[in-house]
Amino acid sequence: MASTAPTLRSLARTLGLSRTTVSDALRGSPRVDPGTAARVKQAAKEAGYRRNPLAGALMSELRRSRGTAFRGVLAAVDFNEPDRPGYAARFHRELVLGAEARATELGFKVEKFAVGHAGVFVQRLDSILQSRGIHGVILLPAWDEPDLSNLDWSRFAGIYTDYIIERPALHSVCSDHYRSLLAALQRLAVLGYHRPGLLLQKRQDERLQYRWGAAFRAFQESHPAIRPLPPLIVETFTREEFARWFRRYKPDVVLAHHTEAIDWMESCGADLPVTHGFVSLNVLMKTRPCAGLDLQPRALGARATELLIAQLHRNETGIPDWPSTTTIPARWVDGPTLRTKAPAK
Amino acid sequence: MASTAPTLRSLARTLGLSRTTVSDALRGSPRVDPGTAARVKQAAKEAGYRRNPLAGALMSELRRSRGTAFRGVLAAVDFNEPDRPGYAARFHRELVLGAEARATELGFKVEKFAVGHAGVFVQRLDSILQSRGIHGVILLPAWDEPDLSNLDWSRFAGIYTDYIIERPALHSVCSDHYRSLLAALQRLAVLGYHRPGLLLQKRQDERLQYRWGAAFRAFQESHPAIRPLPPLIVETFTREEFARWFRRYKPDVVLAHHTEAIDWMESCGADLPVTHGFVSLNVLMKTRPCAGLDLQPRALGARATELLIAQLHRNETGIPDWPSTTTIPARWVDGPTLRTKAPAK
DNA sequence: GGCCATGTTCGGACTGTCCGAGATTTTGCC
DNA sequence: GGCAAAATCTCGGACAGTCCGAACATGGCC
Repeated sequence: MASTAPTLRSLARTLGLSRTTVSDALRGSPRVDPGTAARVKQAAKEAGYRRNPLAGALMSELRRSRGTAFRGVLAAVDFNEPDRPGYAARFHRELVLGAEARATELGFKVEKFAVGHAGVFVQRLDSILQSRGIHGVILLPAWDEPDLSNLDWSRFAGIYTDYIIERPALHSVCSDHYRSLLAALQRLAVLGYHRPGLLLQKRQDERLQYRWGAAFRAFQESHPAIRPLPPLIVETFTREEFARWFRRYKPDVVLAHHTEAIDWMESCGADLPVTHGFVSLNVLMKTRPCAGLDLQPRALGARATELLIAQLHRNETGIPDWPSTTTIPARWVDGPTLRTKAPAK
Repeated sequence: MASTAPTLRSLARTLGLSRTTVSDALRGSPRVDPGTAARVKQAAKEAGYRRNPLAGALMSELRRSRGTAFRGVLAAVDFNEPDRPGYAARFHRELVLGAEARATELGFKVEKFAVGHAGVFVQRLDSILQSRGIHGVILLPAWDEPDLSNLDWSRFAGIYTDYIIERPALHSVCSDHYRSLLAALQRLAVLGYHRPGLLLQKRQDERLQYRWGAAFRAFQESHPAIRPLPPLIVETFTREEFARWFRRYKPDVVLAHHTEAIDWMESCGADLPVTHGFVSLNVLMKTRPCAGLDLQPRALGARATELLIAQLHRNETGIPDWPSTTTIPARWVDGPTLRTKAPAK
């Protein structure tokens, strides 16, 4: 049957000290006489005392805020990119909306900080965050990889909402591109498409360590009924290069980021969805109705926020020993660019 | 300047009710008269009241335990697999050790539950967990994919320490095979190996949605200096089939799970590390010293545990809306099966 | 009017922290 | 040796919510 576990207060009674001295001693506060601290630690060990981290986190938060209108604040750091495309700006907005909603649910709030890439801005950010008492930092995606090594990470918990960044290596949250493409290709196979073609900008694949291309190949190799057409991966698209590729390999469905590809397919005589299909790899980029993948930026922002808050609750600042990547699969979005069922055989 | 945020108690004073009635009303308890509940909710809205989830989590834990020797208990569910290989048993043990250490740090403890695959065992597990007051469930890896859909997930938060399982879809934590293989291949390239060969059991690649093979291909395609040798992916290895592949394609380094491959390489005249290299894809499987990847089961177990506890603290049971996968990269382990620096050109 | 069941509201108790303040000790000066 | 100041050491107020047993109120029945 259950017996009472030793608590701070019961230890204090045993030692003839106040619960504050015991707490301070166990936390290594320099206020406590070293001899007293040693006695306390020994007694705690002998009693089998185990600290409750949840109680510690709450009491710390309560005491720090001291009755003011406290809400933990998270900084959403957005790197200044004047020429950021519209879809990327929308993606960022969705990320922040997701972060804000989740932060509110968990008793926090989010404030945006726009910063440049130059090191001078990073140091300024450091002092701003410290003066505001902000310890949680959400880093929004950046096309160029920013260098944040000069931020004093011992004071902050940070998380990327982008694929892995290394300077410094923090936890990250992003879409599961690999798995989402596999699922999309599976869905297309069920719809009777046997010649899928992939269209990528080189840089987009590189940023994800080639996951788009790798998933595409893996699917082809594991499904003998699928014709292994080579993907078109180029620095910059041209209508001509696309047309050459399209005519030569005759894909029956094209997967690409830009819906501009639909125009190019139609220029080659395709009649969507009668003769060919199209799938966008990021429906935030579409400029016309189509089927595709919703990379779910709101869900990503929400998840990043809850992981960050969990870190703060565990009082974990600094660069993690083993940074992890959390991925969420994209959500399929139906559209008028695909047939609705497989043709009769 | 800061002003005091409304709290449960201040709302109660305003309404002339007890703080319990206000708390019950806001939580939707049926104990509260509907008219009173409506008044409370309206007043809370007008005052801008915001609940503190951390306080709620702690107080709930304190009240539920009611002074007993409470420690949150997590169940580590291990599926009964009598013919599980030794390395897999070691992997499971490491996972549990990591889970136990992290659970202790966070004020929880872990208990193992061995269960069969049959549905009847799942229902029994359900009642055991409920009677024990256990809400957090860590699911250890299983070679066959178990079906846990019949567990009453509304009462539990669960997490897989394996690659994605779908019945039901929960959050999961596993090694980042794709990224780890890319990093390993990069390291081998730096050491001057230009003809890496990959040896896989088909089932091992399938389980990971072909991530081993995909990473291998992606690396070859993105590094023109690397000869694109086809991997050897078979149902079951034979020395003869390996020898044929090895003699035909002449890899200068072999990456495989089993160190048995070293014997086969030596049978073909290889002299490690003088003439060829070897890298294990899971050093827990090695039966002799070699270089390789440490998939870090302890770190995986620890991370799974902290994610699960964070869910419990947020009172999130049930099947998540968007199950995520958290991956941690493997740690490189040096060994005597590789040259220590690139040969002079 | 008393009793019982149901509905509604209340209150005890709480696993730790921060920091201002009080008590005690130590040090330096006359 | 006494006194004042500084340093050291320890203490205590206060705490953003929850659970569930208990108290109180109400209505129906005998």
